[in-house]
Amino acid sequence: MQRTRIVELLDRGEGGPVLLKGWVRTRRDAKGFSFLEVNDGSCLANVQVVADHTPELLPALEGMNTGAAVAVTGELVESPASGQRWEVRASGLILYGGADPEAFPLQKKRHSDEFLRTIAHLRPRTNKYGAMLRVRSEMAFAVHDFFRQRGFFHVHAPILTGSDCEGAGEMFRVSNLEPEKAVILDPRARAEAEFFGRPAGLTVSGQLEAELMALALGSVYTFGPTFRAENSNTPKHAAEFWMVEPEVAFADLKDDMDLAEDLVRHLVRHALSSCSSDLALFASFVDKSLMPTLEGMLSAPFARLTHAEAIRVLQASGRSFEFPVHGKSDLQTEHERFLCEEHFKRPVIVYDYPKEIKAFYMRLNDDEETVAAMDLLVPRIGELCGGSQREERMDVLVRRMAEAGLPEDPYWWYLDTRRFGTAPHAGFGLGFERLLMLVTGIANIRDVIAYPRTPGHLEF
RNA sequence: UCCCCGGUAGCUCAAUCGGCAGAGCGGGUGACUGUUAAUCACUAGGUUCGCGGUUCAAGUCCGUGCCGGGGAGCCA
Repeated sequence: MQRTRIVELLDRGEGGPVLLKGWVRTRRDAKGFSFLEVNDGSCLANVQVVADHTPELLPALEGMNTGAAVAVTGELVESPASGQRWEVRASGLILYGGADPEAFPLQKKRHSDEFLRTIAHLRPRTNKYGAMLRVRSEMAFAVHDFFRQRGFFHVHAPILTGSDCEGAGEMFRVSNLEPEKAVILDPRARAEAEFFGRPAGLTVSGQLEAELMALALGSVYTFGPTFRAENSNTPKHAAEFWMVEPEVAFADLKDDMDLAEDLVRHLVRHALSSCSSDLALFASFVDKSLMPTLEGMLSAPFARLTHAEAIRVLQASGRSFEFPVHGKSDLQTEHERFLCEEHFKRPVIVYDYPKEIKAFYMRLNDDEETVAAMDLLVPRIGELCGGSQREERMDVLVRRMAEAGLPEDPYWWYLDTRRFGTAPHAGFGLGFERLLMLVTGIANIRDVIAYPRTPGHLEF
């Protein structure tokens, strides 16, 4: 008989013979028979299995403790008891792998996130982390679906890179040299001995490469892992995280903001429609305000205002901030939170930032003071997307690189795109884990990625 | 990296002024029951994060290191 996944079993709506395979969540023994709660990861729901203590079933049943991997053949029938619509009357049981109850760390009770992080290899077997991983998968699909519907091409930016995308943070160095050999070489000899003949690192952003491809294919996006060697110890930062980076030729900042808003709304809408039972778990156990937050994001357009207007709003608020606001200052976390959680009570896009606080590749506005940059801020998380219209004018780009103290040489290929057939273009980066935090209500980035990499943590 | 809080049984946490190491859950054993975070009884389980110090006496006080959480900075 072919195995049926639980999600399909419960969807089927009719009884009959079944074979299901999964992991035992709990076993409750009665006189003469036992109840097994079996979960196979296909959905949040378990199936209750009723197994009589017959000579055929009893030997396997005895090893079926919490955590055991099992196969159950039997009959799907309507459950006579309340608590579940369907249950399986077992006629055959196979124990694939037992789990010693004295050693198996997952209990049938709520565990703290901090504890579960120490057993990240087993936490997918809990309701919360199983749900998170299913939602994560579904959101990745929705990202591709959104762009495909709009004629974007998915491009793969390199992960190994020789370019240090300025302003995006510290890069992890990659080397094939034995560490003890590398230290004795002088820099030039060392560079020659390196695999690539030059220093290499893990990408901090696929943006520059995506720009090149947008200036050939029109509309593209990258979706892949990125790496930052920043010593950030916060619930919103990880050393390895996934980023969605669209890049669009012949687009300006307004188009960019529209695209970011559409993308975020599409992803939230998709989560609500395609992950409803997993989201219900988060709404009742993780964040009580999850549903109103997500539905609120769909009900009204995001607020948009310039950085200068944001400063005025903050100054007029009468609020005393720890960091006082002034014209050329970047927005601090407390300012971002005030704007979206208290003032507008919805997502906010701040644009036209002072050029001093933004990267060299952002397009200089006509006022010569601001650049066409934008940040999309959402309640609780803060910056979800950051992007800009790119500087497409060769002379201005060269001038801004000089002001930033950047050499032109390493960027010869980037500058070439401005030399040959340059065009206005814009793009942004969306932090995929931050999106998941938004959609699940999970408060720590370490809990929306299967194996989080943060300073001092590389287990699993 | 900076500031604040914490680290006690497998997990979540108590322990009064510095004075015998505790509970719930989980585990084991038994009873009972169409159960469903089952219930009831009994039971085992401890380097109180490490190192150093003060004291007759340290889980508790001091120093230091490590780890975790929250906040900040950096950002996505």
